[in-house]
Amino acid sequence: MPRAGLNQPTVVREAARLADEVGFGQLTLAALAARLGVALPSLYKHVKGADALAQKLSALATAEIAEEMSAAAVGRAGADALRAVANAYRAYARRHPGRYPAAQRAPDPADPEHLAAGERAVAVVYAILRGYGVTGEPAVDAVRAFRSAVHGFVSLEAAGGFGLPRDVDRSFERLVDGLDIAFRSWPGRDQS
Amino acid sequence: MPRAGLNQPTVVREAARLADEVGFGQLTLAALAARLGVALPSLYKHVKGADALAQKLSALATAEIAEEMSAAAVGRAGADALRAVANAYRAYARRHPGRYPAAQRAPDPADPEHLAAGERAVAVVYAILRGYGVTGEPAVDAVRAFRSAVHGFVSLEAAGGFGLPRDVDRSFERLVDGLDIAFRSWPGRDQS
DNA sequence: GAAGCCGGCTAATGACATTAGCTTTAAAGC
DNA sequence: GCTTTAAAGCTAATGTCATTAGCCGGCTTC
Repeated sequence: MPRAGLNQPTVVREAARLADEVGFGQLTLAALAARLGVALPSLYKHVKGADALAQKLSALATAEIAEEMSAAAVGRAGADALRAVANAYRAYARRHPGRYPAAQRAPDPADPEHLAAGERAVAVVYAILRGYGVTGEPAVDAVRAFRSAVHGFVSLEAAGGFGLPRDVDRSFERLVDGLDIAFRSWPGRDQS
Repeated sequence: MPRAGLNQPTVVREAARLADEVGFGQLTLAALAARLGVALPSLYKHVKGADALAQKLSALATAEIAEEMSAAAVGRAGADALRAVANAYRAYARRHPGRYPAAQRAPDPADPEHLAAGERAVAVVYAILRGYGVTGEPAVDAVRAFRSAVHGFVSLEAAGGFGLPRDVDRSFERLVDGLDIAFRSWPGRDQS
């Protein structure tokens, strides 16, 4: 009987695909094992358990989001960069409806890869804010505002929280416009 | 053997208390039954199942949030009302860490109570926006922006997503200040 | 070619949700 | 006050899932 030849990255990547297909809430070790063609307990040779898998998935998704945010920001600044990065973030969440909620789990402090990925994502926002003259301590608040607004929108959208027929894309544009306005007069920014 | 004397409202209320104590994710029919002093299957006399219970919990939490937002808004207008309602929303989420995530589940269209509660909450925000001269279609975008920003903040905060020591209360104030600025120059508002 | 690591397996256990069907309480009706 | 009956509780059975223990055989390494 030949072996399946699994390893941790393969298992985590397949879990990500499965989560995108069936939803993060329906991601189950049983379904994952079936998908990979092995018996359920075999997965324990690669991941410590369901909880640890979710944590790895969070790390993967965080790294991917950071990567796409970075790519969107390159060669842009100011409102242009803000829009591009916000759009990239939302696009990722829509394209990966299973990975995205996984990424909401806070990093395990013992996983330096995960922590670094989170910091890469945040660094993209810091860089944009520098273009608005927002640096130092006030930038911490501004980064939190960006994350709150964009994550909030994306998660409400995914949950079907927007009932009305009004175009959701336009609402997102307005939200990002609002961030732009707020950052332009953010308290404590450098005067120019 | 005397009866427990349960009914649906009692069961749902106790579920809400339990969820606040152990977290929404750990809310289980087994734990709820133990708490109520009955056998697990007995709960099915009052709720259709775990999923239906979560839905009822969503309706309860939505109604409570709407109530607290309304109360916070009374006698206030403009930025004052905006701050008060945003603070009330966040305070509810912090006080009820189990109920709050339950409320993210979209209403069952067949539950008029739930739908009405959601509309009451949204109506509070519409009323505030009227004070900014934001009405009609643009107000739909503005309400979504409010919900996104506040819900996003609250859920990131609950997930432990804000790593840095920087004061979280201040960040929330800045976020709400940002909403105030954005609403003051919201595209499509009535000119005054 | 032998040794041994390690990736796969089966079996067993335990939590939970759900359904079926029984029993008995407690209230309604006579 | 007795009978009736709807429903609130129960036990038992089933199925899914996660987890742990322990076995076995294939691939790599010497």
